[in-house]
Amino acid sequence: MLRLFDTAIGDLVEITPMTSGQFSMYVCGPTVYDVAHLGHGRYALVFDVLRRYLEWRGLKVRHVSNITDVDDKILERAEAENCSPAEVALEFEEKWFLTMDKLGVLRPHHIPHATEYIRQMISLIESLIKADVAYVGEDGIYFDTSKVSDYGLLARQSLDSLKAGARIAEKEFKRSPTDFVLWKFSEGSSWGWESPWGDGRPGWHTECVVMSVDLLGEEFDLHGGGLDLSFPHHENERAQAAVMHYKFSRHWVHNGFVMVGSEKMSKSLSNFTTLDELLHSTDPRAYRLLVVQSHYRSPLEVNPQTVSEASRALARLDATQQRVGETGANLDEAELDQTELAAFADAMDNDLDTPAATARLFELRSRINQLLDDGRVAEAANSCVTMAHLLEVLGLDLKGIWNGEITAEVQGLLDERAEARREKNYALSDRIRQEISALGYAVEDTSIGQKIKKIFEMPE
RNA sequence: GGCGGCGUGGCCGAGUGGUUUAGGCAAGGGCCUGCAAAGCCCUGUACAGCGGUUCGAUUCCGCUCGCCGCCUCCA
Repeated sequence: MLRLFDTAIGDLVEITPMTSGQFSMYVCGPTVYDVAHLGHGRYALVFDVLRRYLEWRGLKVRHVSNITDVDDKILERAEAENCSPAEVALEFEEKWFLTMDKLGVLRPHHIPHATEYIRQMISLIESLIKADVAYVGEDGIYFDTSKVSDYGLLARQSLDSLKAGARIAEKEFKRSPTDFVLWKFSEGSSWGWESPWGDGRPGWHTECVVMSVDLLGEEFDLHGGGLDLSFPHHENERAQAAVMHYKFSRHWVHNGFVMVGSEKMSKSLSNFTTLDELLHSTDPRAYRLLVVQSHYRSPLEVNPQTVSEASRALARLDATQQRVGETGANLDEAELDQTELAAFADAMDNDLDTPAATARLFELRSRINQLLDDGRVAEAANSCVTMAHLLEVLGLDLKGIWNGEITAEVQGLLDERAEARREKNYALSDRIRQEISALGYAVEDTSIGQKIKKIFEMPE
């Protein structure tokens, strides 16, 4: 059975679905005020892999991930660009999904938008006021964190400890530095919704409570996101849910950061690379491979070198599949290797140990080549189909077997080169090889003559 | 200041109380080759430092040093 590290427990726990055969997960999505960077890509890939794995294990997964389209940053950007917040949100939501598609991230089954839930949020805040855990401050309605006995659970700190650690200049009206805003008064901004407390907009921490409960119920299996969401965002969600007596999420899972020279990649540090910048020159699968080659909770170093290493490793996986394809083996009739499947599942069950799982797949790749060297084609075909099958569980689709189709121009060059080689005119042969390479193909000389390969092209 | 995490071979990055290697990339040697490429084989005496527990620790405990994260918006 799957074990995952639960932030609320601080240890590995067995994940037993609430309803047998099903799995409900809520993953905090992006605030759409700018394009996504590598860090966003990592969380999206991590939870995409989790979902794919659970589905592969036969669970019916319900995956919900929101779009935060109400936020001060959206408002700031709209003002700066002289357009409406809705336009900003729409623009970056569209860009978000285009990028996620490139990464091969499966669309969540439900994609709730905060703006669609204003009424429910107001209703929740009313309930919190009625329960005497919210109070009116100068600029909004605040949640009184002292009313939740175990506040600080996800930070693994007590309320007192968190208070002591507060280092931001506090608004005087707040009862505790940890209290957070549920509803912000408009204060002159035109952006807002009517509420019992006047025009305004909801605070960030309320939307996910309302949307997750609406779509998944008052109790669901897993709530996830980047490690920086564990506190205060997720803790604040949990606090509201606790007051409402929701059982809420059974498990909390957080992924580690993308690092740049041992610093967290973030907007504020201006050390980020956008996903589109990366994917412009890199196979999206290479980033996915890089992500799964490290453990989801570990910091992950991403730089041009680590990316190109992953690209190279990926190319070798593609090449091995191609090599099997060229034997003419019938891959449709090949059988999955049950031992490999079980070993893969074992690794994944161990807190989603994708590094171990991929290491095994690379070993399998090596074995396939050995089998081919030995002429054991049928066994190689079985292993190859197994490898491709398991890579798919990680969301990595191999390039597919190329049928060897080439243009007349390339064929002409190949013929010319064969002739040159017969005449041992290697200078000409090498020159033609370069020409062919410029056309997007690689020529290799083997014992049975020239072999042509297609060089992978960047997706547009 | 409070809390938490990390320090593994050239780089990235897993893992474990003990005969045998994570894996990837790079490097060196070999097979093959006109060269190259691909593939295969071989090689590198890794676990921050200092103590402790233990028959035995990189792997558990303590301390020291270094790095990082959260405590503010953040994936």
